Amino acid sequence: MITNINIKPERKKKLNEFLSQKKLKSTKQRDVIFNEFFDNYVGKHITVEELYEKIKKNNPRIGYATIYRTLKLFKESGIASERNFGDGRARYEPVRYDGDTHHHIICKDCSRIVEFSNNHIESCLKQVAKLNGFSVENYKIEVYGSCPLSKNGRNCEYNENAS
Amino acid sequence: MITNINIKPERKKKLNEFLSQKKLKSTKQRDVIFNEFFDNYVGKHITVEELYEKIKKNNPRIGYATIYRTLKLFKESGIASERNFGDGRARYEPVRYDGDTHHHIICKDCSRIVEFSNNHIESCLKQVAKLNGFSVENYKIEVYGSCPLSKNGRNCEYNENAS
DNA sequence: ATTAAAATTGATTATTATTATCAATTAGAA
DNA sequence: TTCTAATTGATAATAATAATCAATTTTAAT
Repeated sequence: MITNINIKPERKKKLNEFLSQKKLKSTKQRDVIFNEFFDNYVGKHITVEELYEKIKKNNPRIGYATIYRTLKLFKESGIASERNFGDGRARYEPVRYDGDTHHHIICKDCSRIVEFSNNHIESCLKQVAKLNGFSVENYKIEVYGSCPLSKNGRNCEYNENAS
Repeated sequence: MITNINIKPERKKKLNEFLSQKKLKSTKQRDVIFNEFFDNYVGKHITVEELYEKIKKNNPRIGYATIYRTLKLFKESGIASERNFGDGRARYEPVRYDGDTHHHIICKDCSRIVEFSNNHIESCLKQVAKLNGFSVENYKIEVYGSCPLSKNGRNCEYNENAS
C-alpha cells in the first residue's frame, strides 16, 4: 500500500536541498512546474509535451524548453524519475517515497499502466547480478500485455493524463 | 545453457516463411545483411549505424535506409529483437531459439552487458500481471549497475561490437 | 525466356524528440 | 542597491528514425 500523504512538502524539501547544494536558484517557473507536477501527476506518467500543454493554460509565458530543463532538474534531484515505454518519448513521474522502486504493466492496446512492486523479484534480481559480479544500482521491469478492457477487442482509449 | 548450433538455418527458414506469407521478396541485400547479422552478432546488441558501417566494408552499395528497413523486417519476422538501453538508439540482437526471453544486466560505466534468464522471476511476473487482469505478451527486465571491472574506478571501455 | 505487376532499393527529404545557443532577465549574496 | 551567476524563452541545431520516389529487381504468369 502506497501512501501519498505529505509527498509534496517532502519532495519540495529535497528539491530545495539539491538546489542549494548545487548553487542553483529558485524561480517562479520552477515553483509553478513543481506544483502542477506534484498536485496532479503523482502516480501518473506524463510527457514533456503534455505537461507543457497543461501548464500553458494558466501560465502561457512558460516556454517549452523550461519544462524540459525543469523535469530534467527534478530527475537529477531525485524527486522525479524518467521512464521510457517504447513510444519514443520520455515520461516523468513524481517519486513518491525514498527507495520507491516500483514497476509497470503496460497495455499494448490502450497504454493503460498498472504499477506494482515486489521485493521477492527484486532480491532475485540482485542475486543474479551478484553472481555475475555486478553491484546493482537500479532495476527496470516492464511487462507488456493486454489489459482487462482491451482483451475483448474493444479499444478502451484510456489516457491517464487526460484533463 | 544456451546453445547456438544451427541457429542460422533455423532463422533463415523462419525469415523465408515470413517473407512468403507476407508476399515479400528475397533480395541480395537482405541476404548480405542476414549473413552478417547471424554470423557475427549472435549474443551481441548492435545498432543500425554499427551494422551499416560493418556491412559497408564489403558492400558499399547497400544504403543506410536498407539496414533500417531490414532490421525492422527481421524484428517483425521474429528472428531479431529490438532493445533500448536508454542511450537513445535502438539495438538489435538475433533471436537464438524459440521462446528466447532473456534479460540484461548493463554496466552504467562501460556498457558491458551480461545476459540472464530466470523462469522463476518470469512466473512471478506473470502472476502479478494476472492478479491485475492482464494477459502477458512479453517482459523486459534490465538491471543497471557496475560490472566487476568498472567497480574499481577504472573505465574498462568495453565494446562488444568492436571489430 | 519474356513480360508485367508489385516489391525493393538508395538517395534524399521530412519528422520528431531532445539539446544547445544566446541575449535579456532575474535571483541571491555581499 | 549592486554585482555576478543562473535562468528564461525563443529559436536553431542535432540525431534517430520514418517517409518519399524514381529506378531497379524479384517473382509469378505466360
